Amino acid sequence: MPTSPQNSTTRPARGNARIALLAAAHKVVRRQGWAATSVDDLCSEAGVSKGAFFYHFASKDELGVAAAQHWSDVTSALFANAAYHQHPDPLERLFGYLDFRAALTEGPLESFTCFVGTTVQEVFATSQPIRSACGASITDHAARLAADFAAAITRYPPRAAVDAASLALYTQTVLQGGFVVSKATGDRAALLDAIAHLKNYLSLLFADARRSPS
Amino acid sequence: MPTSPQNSTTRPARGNARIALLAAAHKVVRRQGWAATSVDDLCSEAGVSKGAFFYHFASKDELGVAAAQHWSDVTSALFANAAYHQHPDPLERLFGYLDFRAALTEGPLESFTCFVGTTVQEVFATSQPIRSACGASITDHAARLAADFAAAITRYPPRAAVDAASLALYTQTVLQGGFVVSKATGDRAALLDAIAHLKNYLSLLFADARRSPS
DNA sequence: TGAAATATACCAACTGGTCGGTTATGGTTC
DNA sequence: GAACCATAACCGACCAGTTGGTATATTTCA
Repeated sequence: MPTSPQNSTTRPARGNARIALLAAAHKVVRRQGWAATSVDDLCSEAGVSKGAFFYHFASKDELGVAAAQHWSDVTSALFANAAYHQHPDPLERLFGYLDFRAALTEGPLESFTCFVGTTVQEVFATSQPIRSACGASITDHAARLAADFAAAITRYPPRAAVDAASLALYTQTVLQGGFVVSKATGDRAALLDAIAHLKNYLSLLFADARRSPS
Repeated sequence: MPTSPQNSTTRPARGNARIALLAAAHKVVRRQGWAATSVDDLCSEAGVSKGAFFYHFASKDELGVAAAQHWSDVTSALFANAAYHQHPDPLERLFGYLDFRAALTEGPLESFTCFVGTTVQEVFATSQPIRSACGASITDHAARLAADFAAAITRYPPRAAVDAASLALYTQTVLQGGFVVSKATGDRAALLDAIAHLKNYLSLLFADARRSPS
Protein backbone atom coordinates (compact mmCIF):
# COMPACT_ATOMS: atom_id res chain seq x y z
CA MET A 1 0.00 0.00 0.00
CA PRO A 2 1.21 3.53 -0.62
CA THR A 3 2.28 5.74 2.20
CA SER A 4 -0.98 7.29 3.23
CA PRO A 5 -1.06 11.04 3.70
CA GLN A 6 -1.25 11.71 7.39
CA ASN A 7 -4.85 12.82 7.21
CA SER A 8 -5.82 11.70 10.70
CA THR A 9 -3.22 12.98 13.09
CA THR A 10 -4.20 14.16 16.54
CA ARG A 11 -4.19 17.68 15.18
CA PRO A 12 -7.72 19.00 14.64
CA ALA A 13 -8.82 20.20 11.25
CA ARG A 14 -8.07 23.76 10.37
CA GLY A 15 -10.65 26.16 11.78
CA ASN A 16 -11.41 24.00 14.79
CA ALA A 17 -8.69 25.16 17.17
CA ARG A 18 -11.07 27.25 19.20
CA ILE A 19 -13.55 24.43 19.75
CA ALA A 20 -10.71 21.98 20.38
CA LEU A 21 -9.35 24.26 23.10
CA LEU A 22 -12.75 24.61 24.74
CA ALA A 23 -13.26 20.86 24.70
CA ALA A 24 -9.76 20.40 26.08
CA ALA A 25 -10.62 22.76 28.93
CA HIS A 26 -13.72 20.73 29.74
CA LYS A 27 -11.70 17.55 29.84
CA VAL A 28 -8.53 18.64 31.63
CA VAL A 29 -10.07 21.09 34.12
CA ARG A 30 -12.61 18.54 35.28
CA ARG A 31 -9.75 16.20 36.06
CA GLN A 32 -7.18 18.49 37.68
CA GLY A 33 -8.94 21.76 38.37
CA TRP A 34 -8.69 25.22 36.87
CA ALA A 35 -5.58 26.66 38.49
CA ALA A 36 -3.60 23.45 38.06
CA THR A 37 -4.31 23.46 34.33
CA SER A 38 -1.77 25.47 32.38
CA VAL A 39 -2.24 27.02 28.98
CA ASP A 40 0.33 24.56 27.67
CA ASP A 41 -1.74 21.70 29.07
CA LEU A 42 -4.73 22.92 27.11
CA CYS A 43 -2.71 23.39 23.92
CA SER A 44 -1.19 19.93 24.01
CA GLU A 45 -4.53 18.33 24.84
CA ALA A 46 -6.19 20.20 21.99
CA GLY A 47 -3.29 19.49 19.65
CA VAL A 48 -2.75 23.14 18.81
CA SER A 49 0.04 25.62 19.38
CA LYS A 50 0.30 28.35 21.91
CA GLY A 51 0.03 30.86 19.10
CA ALA A 52 -3.36 29.44 18.24
CA PHE A 53 -4.45 29.79 21.85
CA PHE A 54 -3.68 33.48 22.07
CA TYR A 55 -5.07 34.08 18.62
CA HIS A 56 -8.49 32.98 19.85
CA PHE A 57 -8.34 34.07 23.50
CA ALA A 58 -6.74 37.15 24.94
CA SER A 59 -6.04 35.41 28.22
CA LYS A 60 -6.56 32.20 30.14
CA ASP A 61 -9.44 33.85 32.00
CA GLU A 62 -11.12 34.74 28.73
CA LEU A 63 -10.95 31.09 27.70
CA GLY A 64 -12.51 30.24 31.05
CA VAL A 65 -15.51 32.43 30.32
CA ALA A 66 -15.87 30.97 26.83
CA ALA A 67 -15.51 27.43 28.17
CA ALA A 68 -18.32 28.02 30.67
CA GLN A 69 -20.58 29.31 27.89
CA HIS A 70 -19.59 26.41 25.65
CA TRP A 71 -20.40 24.04 28.52
CA SER A 72 -23.91 25.47 28.55
CA ASP A 73 -24.24 24.92 24.82
CA VAL A 74 -23.01 21.32 24.95
CA THR A 75 -25.05 20.25 27.97
CA SER A 76 -28.28 21.95 26.96
CA ALA A 77 -28.10 20.16 23.62
CA LEU A 78 -27.43 16.87 25.39
CA PHE A 79 -30.53 17.13 27.56
CA ALA A 80 -32.73 18.64 24.89
CA ASN A 81 -32.04 15.68 22.60
CA ALA A 82 -32.41 12.98 25.26
CA ALA A 83 -35.37 10.62 25.01
CA TYR A 84 -36.90 11.51 28.40
CA HIS A 85 -37.38 15.05 27.21
CA GLN A 86 -40.16 13.93 24.84
CA HIS A 87 -42.50 12.79 27.60
CA PRO A 88 -45.70 14.85 27.72
CA ASP A 89 -46.06 14.78 31.52
CA PRO A 90 -43.86 17.37 33.32
CA LEU A 91 -43.35 15.23 36.42
CA GLU A 92 -42.34 12.29 34.23
CA ARG A 93 -39.86 14.53 32.45
CA LEU A 94 -38.35 15.46 35.81
CA PHE A 95 -37.98 11.86 36.94
CA GLY A 96 -36.68 11.02 33.48
CA TYR A 97 -34.13 13.80 33.84
CA LEU A 98 -32.87 12.37 37.12
CA ASP A 99 -32.74 8.84 35.71
CA PHE A 100 -30.81 10.22 32.76
CA ARG A 101 -28.35 11.96 35.08
CA ALA A 102 -27.88 8.69 36.94
CA ALA A 103 -27.31 6.82 33.67
CA LEU A 104 -24.54 9.26 32.75
CA THR A 105 -22.37 8.17 35.69
CA GLU A 106 -20.13 5.85 33.72
CA GLY A 107 -16.38 5.74 33.60
CA PRO A 108 -14.06 7.84 35.77
CA LEU A 109 -15.51 10.65 37.86
CA GLU A 110 -14.00 13.38 35.70
CA SER A 111 -15.94 12.10 32.70
CA PHE A 112 -19.36 12.96 34.12
CA THR A 113 -18.76 15.69 36.67
CA CYS A 114 -19.50 19.34 35.99
CA PHE A 115 -17.00 21.75 34.45
CA VAL A 116 -18.66 24.90 35.73
CA GLY A 117 -19.17 23.51 39.22
CA THR A 118 -15.54 22.49 39.47
CA THR A 119 -14.31 25.80 38.11
CA VAL A 120 -16.53 28.12 40.11
CA GLN A 121 -15.40 26.49 43.36
CA GLU A 122 -11.93 27.79 42.67
CA VAL A 123 -12.52 31.21 41.14
CA PHE A 124 -15.73 32.51 42.71
CA ALA A 125 -13.79 35.08 44.74
CA THR A 126 -10.93 35.81 42.37
CA SER A 127 -12.44 36.06 38.88
CA GLN A 128 -15.80 37.70 38.62
CA PRO A 129 -16.18 37.11 34.84
CA ILE A 130 -15.65 33.36 35.15
CA ARG A 131 -17.83 33.20 38.25
CA SER A 132 -20.59 35.00 36.42
CA ALA A 133 -20.34 32.73 33.36
CA CYS A 134 -20.42 29.61 35.53
CA GLY A 135 -23.33 30.98 37.50
CA ALA A 136 -25.26 31.65 34.31
CA SER A 137 -24.64 28.10 33.12
CA ILE A 138 -26.14 26.64 36.28
CA THR A 139 -29.04 29.03 36.61
CA ASP A 140 -29.94 28.71 32.92
CA HIS A 141 -29.99 24.94 33.24
CA ALA A 142 -32.10 25.22 36.37
CA ALA A 143 -34.49 27.60 34.63
CA ARG A 144 -35.33 24.91 32.05
CA LEU A 145 -36.10 22.49 34.88
CA ALA A 146 -38.13 25.16 36.67
CA ALA A 147 -40.60 25.23 33.79
CA ASP A 148 -41.27 21.53 34.31
CA PHE A 149 -41.54 21.99 38.07
CA ALA A 150 -44.01 24.82 37.64
CA ALA A 151 -46.16 22.65 35.39
CA ALA A 152 -45.89 19.72 37.80
CA ILE A 153 -46.91 21.88 40.75
CA THR A 154 -50.05 23.11 39.06
CA ARG A 155 -50.94 19.65 37.75
CA TYR A 156 -50.12 17.71 40.93
CA PRO A 157 -50.53 19.89 44.03
CA PRO A 158 -47.60 19.08 46.30
CA ARG A 159 -47.88 18.06 49.93
CA ALA A 160 -45.83 20.99 51.12
CA ALA A 161 -45.51 24.55 49.84
CA VAL A 162 -42.64 24.55 47.37
CA ASP A 163 -41.41 26.99 44.76
CA ALA A 164 -40.62 25.80 41.24
CA ALA A 165 -37.45 27.84 40.82
CA SER A 166 -36.20 26.81 44.26
CA LEU A 167 -36.86 23.14 43.54
CA ALA A 168 -35.07 23.39 40.21
CA LEU A 169 -32.00 24.95 41.78
CA TYR A 170 -32.15 22.32 44.52
CA THR A 171 -31.79 19.57 41.92
CA GLN A 172 -28.58 21.22 40.78
CA THR A 173 -27.47 21.55 44.38
CA VAL A 174 -27.95 17.84 44.97
CA LEU A 175 -26.08 16.94 41.78
CA GLN A 176 -23.20 19.30 42.51
CA GLY A 177 -23.00 17.98 46.04
CA GLY A 178 -23.04 14.44 44.70
CA PHE A 179 -20.03 15.25 42.56
CA VAL A 180 -18.11 16.65 45.51
CA VAL A 181 -18.92 13.79 47.87
CA SER A 182 -18.24 11.20 45.18
CA LYS A 183 -14.84 12.75 44.63
CA ALA A 184 -14.24 12.61 48.37
CA THR A 185 -15.26 8.99 48.72
CA GLY A 186 -13.80 7.96 45.39
CA ASP A 187 -17.05 6.26 44.51
CA ARG A 188 -19.93 7.33 42.29
CA ALA A 189 -22.30 5.58 44.72
CA ALA A 190 -22.63 8.81 46.72
CA LEU A 191 -23.97 10.58 43.65
CA LEU A 192 -26.38 7.78 42.80
CA ASP A 193 -27.63 7.69 46.39
CA ALA A 194 -28.14 11.44 46.32
CA ILE A 195 -30.20 11.19 43.14
CA ALA A 196 -32.24 8.42 44.76
CA HIS A 197 -32.93 10.62 47.79
CA LEU A 198 -33.93 13.48 45.56
CA LYS A 199 -36.36 11.22 43.70
CA ASN A 200 -37.61 10.09 47.08
CA TYR A 201 -38.23 13.71 48.05
CA LEU A 202 -40.13 14.41 44.86
CA SER A 203 -42.13 11.22 45.29
CA LEU A 204 -43.17 12.32 48.76
CA LEU A 205 -43.93 15.85 47.58
CA PHE A 206 -46.02 14.76 44.61
CA ALA A 207 -47.28 11.59 46.26
CA ASP A 208 -50.73 11.64 44.67
CA ALA A 209 -49.27 11.72 41.19
CA ARG A 210 -46.97 8.73 41.38
CA ARG A 211 -47.97 5.88 39.14
CA SER A 212 -46.69 2.34 39.06
CA PRO A 213 -42.90 2.13 39.35
CA SER A 214 -40.93 1.39 36.24
CA MET B 1 7.11 53.87 81.54
CA PRO B 2 10.02 51.67 80.58
CA THR B 3 10.48 50.55 77.00
CA SER B 4 8.38 47.42 76.87
CA PRO B 5 9.91 44.30 75.39
CA GLN B 6 8.24 43.63 72.03
CA ASN B 7 6.18 40.76 73.37
CA SER B 8 3.14 41.26 71.15
CA THR B 9 4.27 41.47 67.55
CA THR B 10 2.16 40.02 64.76
CA ARG B 11 4.39 37.00 64.77
CA PRO B 12 2.79 34.02 66.54
CA ALA B 13 4.37 32.67 69.65
CA ARG B 14 7.09 30.14 69.25
CA GLY B 15 5.72 26.64 68.86
CA ASN B 16 2.53 27.73 67.10
CA ALA B 17 3.79 27.89 63.53
CA ARG B 18 2.30 24.54 62.60
CA ILE B 19 -1.19 25.39 63.81
CA ALA B 20 -0.92 28.86 62.33
CA LEU B 21 -0.10 27.34 58.94
CA LEU B 22 -2.99 24.90 59.12
CA ALA B 23 -5.40 27.69 60.04
CA ALA B 24 -3.98 29.79 57.22
CA ALA B 25 -4.63 26.94 54.81
CA HIS B 26 -8.25 26.74 55.94
CA LYS B 27 -8.68 30.45 55.40
CA VAL B 28 -6.79 31.04 52.16
CA VAL B 29 -7.68 27.81 50.34
CA ARG B 30 -11.38 28.27 50.97
CA ARG B 31 -11.11 31.64 49.30
CA GLN B 32 -8.89 30.97 46.30
CA GLY B 33 -8.61 27.21 46.00
CA TRP B 34 -5.80 24.74 46.63
CA ALA B 35 -3.66 25.05 43.51
CA ALA B 36 -3.90 28.84 43.43
CA THR B 37 -2.61 29.01 47.00
CA SER B 38 1.16 29.13 47.12
CA VAL B 39 3.35 28.14 50.03
CA ASP B 40 4.35 31.79 50.30
CA ASP B 41 0.68 32.75 50.59
CA LEU B 42 0.31 30.41 53.53
CA CYS B 43 3.49 31.63 55.19
CA SER B 44 2.58 35.30 54.96
CA GLU B 45 -0.95 34.61 56.16
CA ALA B 46 0.39 32.61 59.10
CA GLY B 47 3.13 35.14 59.79
CA VAL B 48 5.93 32.59 59.58
CA SER B 49 8.81 32.02 57.24
CA LYS B 50 9.15 29.51 54.46
CA GLY B 51 11.77 27.73 56.50
CA ALA B 52 9.20 27.16 59.21
CA PHE B 53 6.83 25.72 56.65
CA PHE B 54 9.25 23.10 55.42
CA TYR B 55 10.40 22.38 58.94
CA HIS B 56 6.89 21.21 59.82
CA PHE B 57 5.80 19.79 56.45
CA ALA B 58 7.87 17.94 53.92
CA SER B 59 5.81 19.28 51.04
CA LYS B 60 2.76 21.31 50.19
CA ASP B 61 0.84 18.08 49.73
CA GLU B 62 1.78 16.92 53.21
CA LEU B 63 0.36 20.14 54.62
CA GLY B 64 -2.78 19.42 52.64
CA VAL B 65 -3.22 16.10 54.38
CA ALA B 66 -2.58 17.64 57.78
CA ALA B 67 -4.96 20.51 57.05
CA ALA B 68 -7.73 18.08 56.16
CA GLN B 69 -7.20 16.21 59.42
CA HIS B 70 -7.06 19.47 61.35
CA TRP B 71 -10.30 20.50 59.66
CA SER B 72 -11.90 17.38 61.09
CA ASP B 73 -10.64 18.24 64.55
CA VAL B 74 -11.86 21.83 64.43
CA THR B 75 -15.28 21.10 62.99
CA SER B 76 -16.06 18.09 65.15
CA ALA B 77 -15.30 20.18 68.23
CA LEU B 78 -17.52 22.96 66.90
CA PHE B 79 -20.52 20.70 66.48
CA ALA B 80 -19.91 18.66 69.61
CA ASN B 81 -19.98 21.83 71.72
CA ALA B 82 -23.00 23.40 70.03
CA ALA B 83 -26.20 23.74 72.05
CA TYR B 84 -28.38 21.64 69.73
CA HIS B 85 -26.18 18.65 70.43
CA GLN B 86 -27.53 18.42 73.97
CA HIS B 87 -31.09 17.63 72.91
CA PRO B 88 -32.17 14.16 74.03
CA ASP B 89 -34.28 13.40 70.95
CA PRO B 90 -32.24 12.21 67.92
CA LEU B 91 -34.56 13.79 65.36
CA GLU B 92 -34.46 17.07 67.23
CA ARG B 93 -30.68 16.88 67.19
CA LEU B 94 -30.76 16.44 63.41
CA PHE B 95 -33.05 19.41 62.85
CA GLY B 96 -30.96 21.34 65.33
CA TYR B 97 -27.87 20.43 63.34
CA LEU B 98 -29.39 21.78 60.14
CA ASP B 99 -30.55 24.97 61.85
CA PHE B 100 -27.07 25.37 63.23
CA ARG B 101 -25.57 24.93 59.77
CA ALA B 102 -27.95 27.57 58.46
CA ALA B 103 -27.02 29.93 61.28
CA LEU B 104 -23.35 29.62 60.36
CA THR B 105 -23.90 31.26 56.97
CA GLU B 106 -22.72 34.71 57.95
CA GLY B 107 -20.17 36.89 56.26
CA PRO B 108 -18.50 36.12 52.93
CA LEU B 109 -18.92 32.70 51.38
CA GLU B 110 -15.35 31.65 52.08
CA SER B 111 -15.92 32.10 55.80
CA PHE B 112 -18.44 29.27 56.11
CA THR B 113 -17.75 26.95 53.16
CA CYS B 114 -15.92 23.67 53.54
CA PHE B 115 -12.16 23.35 53.27
CA VAL B 116 -12.14 19.65 52.46
CA GLY B 117 -14.95 19.93 49.93
CA THR B 118 -13.18 22.74 48.12
CA THR B 119 -9.86 20.94 48.17
CA VAL B 120 -11.03 17.50 47.13
CA GLN B 121 -12.75 18.95 44.07
CA GLU B 122 -9.34 19.92 42.77
CA VAL B 123 -7.09 17.08 43.82
CA PHE B 124 -9.29 13.96 43.82
CA ALA B 125 -7.53 12.62 40.74
CA THR B 126 -4.04 13.98 41.27
CA SER B 127 -3.25 13.48 44.97
CA GLN B 128 -4.50 10.31 46.53
CA PRO B 129 -3.25 11.19 50.06
CA ILE B 130 -5.13 14.49 50.15
CA ARG B 131 -8.19 12.92 48.55
CA SER B 132 -8.18 10.20 51.18
CA ALA B 133 -7.79 12.66 54.06
CA CYS B 134 -10.62 14.83 52.73
CA GLY B 135 -12.78 11.77 52.23
CA ALA B 136 -12.19 10.66 55.79
CA SER B 137 -13.14 14.09 57.08
CA ILE B 138 -16.50 13.97 55.32
CA THR B 139 -17.31 10.35 56.07
CA ASP B 140 -16.31 10.70 59.71
CA HIS B 141 -18.57 13.70 60.08
CA ALA B 142 -21.38 11.81 58.35
CA ALA B 143 -20.84 8.83 60.63
CA ARG B 144 -21.67 10.96 63.67
CA LEU B 145 -24.88 12.07 62.01
CA ALA B 146 -25.65 8.49 61.02
CA ALA B 147 -25.91 7.52 64.68
CA ASP B 148 -28.67 10.08 65.16
CA PHE B 149 -30.40 8.99 61.96
CA ALA B 150 -30.32 5.36 63.09
CA ALA B 151 -31.89 6.30 66.39
CA ALA B 152 -34.48 8.47 64.67
CA ILE B 153 -35.41 5.70 62.26
CA THR B 154 -36.06 3.22 65.04
CA ARG B 155 -37.96 5.75 67.14
CA TYR B 156 -39.99 7.30 64.33
CA PRO B 157 -40.56 4.78 61.53
CA PRO B 158 -40.10 6.73 58.27
CA ARG B 159 -42.60 6.82 55.44
CA ALA B 160 -40.16 5.37 52.94
CA ALA B 161 -37.38 2.83 53.33
CA VAL B 162 -34.22 4.80 54.08
CA ASP B 163 -30.78 3.90 55.34
CA ALA B 164 -29.20 5.87 58.19
CA ALA B 165 -25.73 6.00 56.69
CA SER B 166 -27.07 6.99 53.29
CA LEU B 167 -29.22 9.75 54.80
CA ALA B 168 -26.26 11.05 56.77
CA LEU B 169 -24.07 11.24 53.68
CA TYR B 170 -26.95 12.88 51.83
CA THR B 171 -26.98 15.73 54.33
CA GLN B 172 -23.33 16.34 53.50
CA THR B 173 -24.13 16.12 49.81
CA VAL B 174 -26.79 18.80 50.12
CA LEU B 175 -24.49 21.06 52.12
CA GLN B 176 -21.58 20.62 49.71
CA GLY B 177 -23.88 21.25 46.78
CA GLY B 178 -25.23 24.32 48.52
CA PHE B 179 -21.69 25.67 48.79
CA VAL B 180 -21.04 25.13 45.09
CA VAL B 181 -24.31 26.65 43.90
CA SER B 182 -23.99 29.56 46.30
CA LYS B 183 -20.55 30.26 44.89
CA ALA B 184 -22.02 30.11 41.39
CA THR B 185 -24.90 32.45 42.15
CA GLY B 186 -22.86 34.62 44.48
CA ASP B 187 -25.58 34.35 47.07
CA ARG B 188 -25.90 32.25 50.22
CA ALA B 189 -29.64 31.96 49.54
CA ALA B 190 -29.03 28.83 47.48
CA LEU B 191 -27.48 27.14 50.49
CA LEU B 192 -30.26 28.23 52.82
CA ASP B 193 -32.88 27.04 50.35
CA ALA B 194 -31.12 23.70 50.07
CA ILE B 195 -31.13 23.28 53.86
CA ALA B 196 -34.82 24.15 53.87
CA HIS B 197 -35.54 21.50 51.24
CA LEU B 198 -33.56 18.95 53.21
CA LYS B 199 -35.56 19.76 56.33
CA ASN B 200 -38.65 19.45 54.20
CA TYR B 201 -37.53 16.00 53.09
CA LEU B 202 -36.90 14.87 56.65
CA SER B 203 -40.22 16.31 57.76
CA LEU B 204 -42.01 14.29 55.11
CA LEU B 205 -40.01 11.17 55.92
CA PHE B 206 -40.59 11.40 59.67
CA ALA B 207 -43.99 13.05 59.36
CA ASP B 208 -45.54 11.37 62.40
CA ALA B 209 -42.83 12.68 64.68
CA ARG B 210 -43.00 16.38 63.83
CA ARG B 211 -44.17 18.59 66.62
CA SER B 212 -45.17 22.23 66.59
CA PRO B 213 -42.83 24.47 64.60
CA SER B 214 -40.45 26.75 66.41
C1' DT C 1 22.58 24.43 91.21
C1' DG C 2 24.43 25.78 86.89
C1' DA C 3 26.90 25.57 82.75
C1' DA C 4 27.55 22.84 78.71
C1' DA C 5 25.50 20.04 75.09
C1' DT C 6 21.92 19.15 72.24
C1' DA C 7 17.45 19.21 70.14
C1' DT C 8 13.75 22.11 68.57
C1' DA C 9 11.78 25.76 66.07
C1' DC C 10 12.43 28.85 63.28
C1' DC C 11 14.46 32.65 59.59
C1' DA C 12 16.35 35.12 55.20
C1' DA C 13 18.19 34.27 51.04
C1' DC C 14 18.55 31.51 47.31
C1' DT C 15 17.82 27.84 43.28
C1' DG C 16 16.11 25.67 39.24
C1' DG C 17 12.11 25.44 37.00
C1' DT C 18 7.31 26.75 35.36
C1' DC C 19 3.85 30.08 34.83
C1' DG C 20 0.86 33.24 31.72
C1' DG C 21 1.71 35.94 28.18
C1' DT C 22 4.43 38.33 24.10
C1' DT C 23 6.64 38.90 19.79
C1' DA C 24 8.01 38.01 15.30
C1' DT C 25 7.90 35.34 11.18
C1' DG C 26 5.97 32.56 8.01
C1' DG C 27 2.95 28.84 5.99
C1' DT C 28 -1.71 27.46 4.47
C1' DT C 29 -6.38 27.73 3.08
C1' DC C 30 -10.58 29.97 1.47
C1' DG D 1 -5.50 39.15 0.87
C1' DA D 2 -7.52 38.15 5.07
C1' DA D 3 -8.36 34.58 8.34
C1' DC D 4 -6.21 30.87 10.66
C1' DC D 5 -2.62 28.73 12.68
C1' DA D 6 2.59 26.75 13.41
C1' DT D 7 7.03 27.56 15.17
C1' DA D 8 9.94 29.18 18.41
C1' DA D 9 12.37 32.34 21.03
C1' DC D 10 11.66 35.09 24.82
C1' DC D 11 10.15 37.74 29.25
C1' DG D 12 9.34 38.93 34.15
C1' DA D 13 6.92 36.94 37.81
C1' DC D 14 6.14 33.36 40.52
C1' DC D 15 6.50 28.51 41.94
C1' DA D 16 7.91 24.55 45.34
C1' DG D 17 11.61 23.39 47.62
C1' DT D 18 16.74 23.96 49.65
C1' DT D 19 20.36 25.97 52.10
C1' DG D 20 23.08 27.62 55.94
C1' DG D 21 22.48 29.65 59.90
C1' DT D 22 20.23 31.55 64.48
C1' DA D 23 17.54 31.92 68.73
C1' DT D 24 15.28 29.39 72.17
C1' DA D 25 14.03 25.43 74.89
C1' DT D 26 15.30 21.07 77.01
C1' DT D 27 18.38 17.70 78.72
C1' DT D 28 22.79 16.24 80.61
C1' DC D 29 26.04 16.03 83.87
C1' DA D 30 29.59 18.02 87.02
